[in-house]
Amino acid sequence: MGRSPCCEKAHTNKGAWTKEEDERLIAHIKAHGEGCWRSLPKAAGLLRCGKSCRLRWINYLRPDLKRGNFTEEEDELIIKLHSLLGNKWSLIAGRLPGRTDNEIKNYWNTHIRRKLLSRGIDPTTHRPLHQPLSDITISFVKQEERINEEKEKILRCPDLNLELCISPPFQEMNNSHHVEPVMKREEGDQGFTLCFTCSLGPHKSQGCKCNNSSSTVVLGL
DNA sequence: AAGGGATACAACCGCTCCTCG
DNA sequence: TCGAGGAGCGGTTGTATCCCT
Repeated sequence: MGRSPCCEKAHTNKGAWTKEEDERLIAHIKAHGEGCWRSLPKAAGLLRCGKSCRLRWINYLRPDLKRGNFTEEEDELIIKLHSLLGNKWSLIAGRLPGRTDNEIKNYWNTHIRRKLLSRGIDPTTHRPLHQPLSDITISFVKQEERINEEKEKILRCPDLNLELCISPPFQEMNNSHHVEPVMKREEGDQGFTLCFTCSLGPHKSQGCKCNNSSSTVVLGL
């Protein structure tokens, strides 16, 4: 049972791509566009899985890729975006033209992680290392005050160009509320709108059935 | 010069999300 | 409304290269 494999594994190459394979892939995409990745390998005469072709094109062959070392500005931007978005590498990559999610993810794990650790900052939480748990307080009484602080903190990053508006969560929470934030660009929108009332998901999207616009975060990503 | 550990990054894997019939 | 299939994402692995002893 289960899903059929994305390709005939027995007849596909794996590992590093050869120059000839690259050339075939580039030529095919130039001629026909990206289209359906699943059928692309056969059409291009490649013994590769569609996923492999997609990855190779997106991360290495695309003509608009920047390549080369990350600048200090890019470093700082990645750190700021990661502190806001977490491991949402594709979203972070969207703010860095010419950089791919895979490239940023690798760069984070090899360089930035170490850089933050050397600064005494936890790369996961972006808090000082060895901060005792007792120092982290969870308060619902001062919630509004705390949200305003967060709002100010984020707005102090004008270089991120994130249009943000944060309001207190809706009071009457019930068990159906999710915890994990989900972001999605709405059609024709200037940014992302997160709904903190019903699902922490996209406001007025599939996951959001409320009309409480006061509990949203708009991220102009 | 050799070899062994560390590092960097390309590529793979498995899962979730999204779309469409 | 539901399920199948394709696309996309994030975590992990494999391997080439670098560096130190």
